[in-house]
Amino acid sequence: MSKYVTRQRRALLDYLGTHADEALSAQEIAAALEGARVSLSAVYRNLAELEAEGLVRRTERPGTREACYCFIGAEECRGCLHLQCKRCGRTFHMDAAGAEQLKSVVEKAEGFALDKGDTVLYGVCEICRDD
Amino acid sequence: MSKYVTRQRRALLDYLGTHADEALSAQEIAAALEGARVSLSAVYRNLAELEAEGLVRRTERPGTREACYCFIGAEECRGCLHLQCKRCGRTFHMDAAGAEQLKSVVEKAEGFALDKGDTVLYGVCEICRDD
DNA sequence: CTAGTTGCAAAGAGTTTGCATGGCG
DNA sequence: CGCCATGCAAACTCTTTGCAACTAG
Repeated sequence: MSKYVTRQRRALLDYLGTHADEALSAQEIAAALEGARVSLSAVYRNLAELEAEGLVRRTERPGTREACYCFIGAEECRGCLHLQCKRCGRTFHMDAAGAEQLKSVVEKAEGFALDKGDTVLYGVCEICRDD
Repeated sequence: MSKYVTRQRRALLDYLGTHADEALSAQEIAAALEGARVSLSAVYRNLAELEAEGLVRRTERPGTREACYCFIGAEECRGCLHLQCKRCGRTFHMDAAGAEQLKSVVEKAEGFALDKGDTVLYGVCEICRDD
């Protein structure tokens, strides 16, 4: 979809690549990129495009009404279930085996075709539990 | 929390009670209640209160950026996992047994403490699959 | 040179809030 | 009668869009 590789897009992708596990709002990303002079609009437009391409997932920060974006560009990440920690905001990936197991549990119990690409499980991650 | 029982609150609760399985936006609710002359603000304020009391769950309509509200006041509904159909918007409940099974799958696989109250599984329901 | 991208500022959409009025108890 | 809740409209926040300027290829 994207035809040109602009400075802004490169900066965004670089940033997302090094923060793959975090659920960030568009404004936070723009703020982090301010050194690279990337406008908020560019951030929004590129995020929308990346989302359409399936490289980024948009979720809602629980308790907030702002969208947050999470880079899922890595191959092993696509189509696999995501877990988001309510404390640290970090996103984890459930391995394919576990995800399939979970999908079939839902399928058998309710006849419901779980969409792994759209759902995010909320809870508290292993790290944050030890507080 | 609520001290008075107003005409508006009663109308809202009546409506929610008869649409317990649907994920509705505040504006849709207000529209449905227009016969009862309930203002949008009243709808928002009451929904916020109900959410705080745990009687209503707010989720995001996938692909949209508007919040939708789902009545979960029924006893058997609280704390149990919810499934939302991406086609018809209807919400289903996963029975306690299935939910526990699912929770333990996630727990064992990732050490992640799933919060059943916060997560909603997206997919396609049994009814909509037969198209 | 051509067409995709950007920045800015204005427009939108959804939601929240201030304040005077109205209504429950 | 006192206080909470409502209605209305203005305020806000986050996000999207129009358009001229810019730039990658």
